[in-house]
Amino acid sequence: MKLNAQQLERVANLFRAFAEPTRLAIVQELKADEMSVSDIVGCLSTSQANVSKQLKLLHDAGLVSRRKQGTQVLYRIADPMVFELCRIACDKLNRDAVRPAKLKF
Amino acid sequence: MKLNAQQLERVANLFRAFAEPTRLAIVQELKADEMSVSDIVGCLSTSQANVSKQLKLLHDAGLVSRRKQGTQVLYRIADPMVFELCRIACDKLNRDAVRPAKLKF
DNA sequence: TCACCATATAGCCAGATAGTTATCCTTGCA
DNA sequence: TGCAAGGATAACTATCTGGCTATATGGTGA
Repeated sequence: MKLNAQQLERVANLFRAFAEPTRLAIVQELKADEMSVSDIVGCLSTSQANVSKQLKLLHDAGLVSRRKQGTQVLYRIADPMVFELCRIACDKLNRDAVRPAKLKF
Repeated sequence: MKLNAQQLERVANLFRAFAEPTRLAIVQELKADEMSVSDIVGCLSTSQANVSKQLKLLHDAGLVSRRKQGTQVLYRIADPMVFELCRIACDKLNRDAVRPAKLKF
């Protein structure tokens, strides 16, 4: 069974969400815990505006969920497939590495 | 264990290879069999130059391998993780779909 | 009501890249 | 040797988007 153009586009959009280091960094921070936007900003070296923007993109892709708590918004990974994809990607990079230095998400 | 900036970049690059419909279409054609460039071109609606370009990108990412046979170059999927990633992505899209229409790569 | 904090959004710019056309390189064969 | 076919590459363009600054929105406490 082959996917048509529209379905391929949807798959591509999903992967595109993972195709940027900043978004991966956000995902990595969220791996352990739910976090507020400002907490995430504190962990990364980019602006609050950019973190919000990338979180929106991740949310639109269905990869993170949010809930409000007072003035804060707490984000978390919405789907375990996120971890699965990251693990598979790291496994491949570890396999391909000439000098192994075990990546683990 | 957290990935550093360079490692995140490498993971992002890997996902980026999957983040374009044309490349996914190529991967999809290669799912069953090894194929020549012109065979692939015949299945898709884009130019030979573009197929070569995208194949090079997939090859650089370690996702496809090539071997020459006469004047032809035959490409195949180099790593089963390709299928695994595609399956996980399709599974998610199927789960998220309001009206299920089972995607399967 | 006001000041303040957390988050989201708007508008802009620079860099990246998918796709095109044209051209080059390589191989096999007459 | 020459030519034709299969692939790769170059150069260019249009589009997309990550990141920035500035601003808007919304909740909280005094």
